[in-house]
Amino acid sequence: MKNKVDEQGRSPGRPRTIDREHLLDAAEEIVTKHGAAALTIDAVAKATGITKGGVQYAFGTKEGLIVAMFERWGSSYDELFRAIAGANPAPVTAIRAHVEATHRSDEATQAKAASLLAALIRSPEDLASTRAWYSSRTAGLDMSKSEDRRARLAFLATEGAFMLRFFGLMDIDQTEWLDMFKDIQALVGEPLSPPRGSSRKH
Amino acid sequence: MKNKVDEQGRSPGRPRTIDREHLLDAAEEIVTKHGAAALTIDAVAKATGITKGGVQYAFGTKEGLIVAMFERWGSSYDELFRAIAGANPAPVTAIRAHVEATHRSDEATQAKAASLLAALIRSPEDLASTRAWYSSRTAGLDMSKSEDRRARLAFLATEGAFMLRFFGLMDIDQTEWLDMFKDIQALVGEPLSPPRGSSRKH
DNA sequence: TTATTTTTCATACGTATGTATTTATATTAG
DNA sequence: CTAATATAAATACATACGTATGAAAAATAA
Repeated sequence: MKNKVDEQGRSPGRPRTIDREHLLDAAEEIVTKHGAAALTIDAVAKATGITKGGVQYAFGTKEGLIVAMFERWGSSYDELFRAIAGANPAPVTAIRAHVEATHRSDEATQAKAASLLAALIRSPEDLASTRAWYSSRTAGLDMSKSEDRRARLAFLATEGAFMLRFFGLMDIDQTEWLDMFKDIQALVGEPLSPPRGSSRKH
Repeated sequence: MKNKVDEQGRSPGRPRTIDREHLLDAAEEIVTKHGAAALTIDAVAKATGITKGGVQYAFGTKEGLIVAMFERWGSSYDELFRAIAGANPAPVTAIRAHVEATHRSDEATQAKAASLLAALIRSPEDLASTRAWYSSRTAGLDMSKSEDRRARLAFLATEGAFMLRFFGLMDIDQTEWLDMFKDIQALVGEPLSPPRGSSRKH
């Protein structure tokens, strides 16, 4: 992933020993387990056994930490989303892929919840990029088509289920989670068939 | 509402001048406009022109303030909910009423969002009462009935729309909001009539 | 009047947080 | 070896927060 020699061939200085991924794991766990208010530089440091200064060096500022949480979740989501939806999905297909991605990936949604919560604590002004992301999820839908309206409905239900569960507002076990998505997926047609054929149905 | 003579006939002491409702209004505005992190005793004091000590006296602690926010929203919601659903609504009717209550009341949902955000700051352990409230919203649904499954779907979509809009994650204007609820309501039939009725008042 | 009570204000204090700064460590270049 | 450099840790510091505390204000009661 990230190597000290990715810029130039030279690599003087003390070798990197702090694992950013590990810090981000800890940050996510703190938010999901103890609330967004518990996310402090010091808490991340203590959870990972390094010092406050080390965390500071790794991310610069707390904002940097939150941004990094977002970016990591974003890229893992994008990867999954593209694997499901392909390169340039039609609007409804994009929704279908979003539903499927949320449905499938527990870890990614956990990370999303932690990132969102951490960001929500801060001022709404910092949510511009998040708003843009959400807008892009539903872009291109044509509300004069009933299929597109069903897709929007599926999107709303997906986000509702996600937030209710991962913000800890409802106890939704895995069985119920899967059962909910049966109905949500029914709104957008069969579960997405991977980009190049190979339809998988239930 | 609250009078100084509601305990005993006697009423010594300086008369109450701090308006708790006004403080709660300010608290909600702070959360919705500047994020949950901005909700401090001092911010509420400054927004209302009284002193930090005054806010402290009115709510005891910050937790007390948040609880008061919740309670105020809860009672206003209950009032609206009961007005729509009646005394002992059947499970699906309760969902229908919840959808309708969320659909209608902008102010109440704004208050709900502020309360939820303020509570989400704190640790998940403090969310017990909120979880209980959400559970009661969907209590009694029978997932072997397709009508009940549609009701659950409507519930998820309602909460999704609510959070996306009032947490500031999506820009949803009033026109789009109403349009979304057309589809949500279609899932549970007409607001206060059997699934094929059509009378509706606003 | 004085005493009493309730509410509001003013101040102080302990703690926690984010960050700036400084110091220590470990590696490479020459 | 020494110098340079990147990384990590340690320390310091200003600020902000919640709350404890006590004084001041405004009413009633005697």
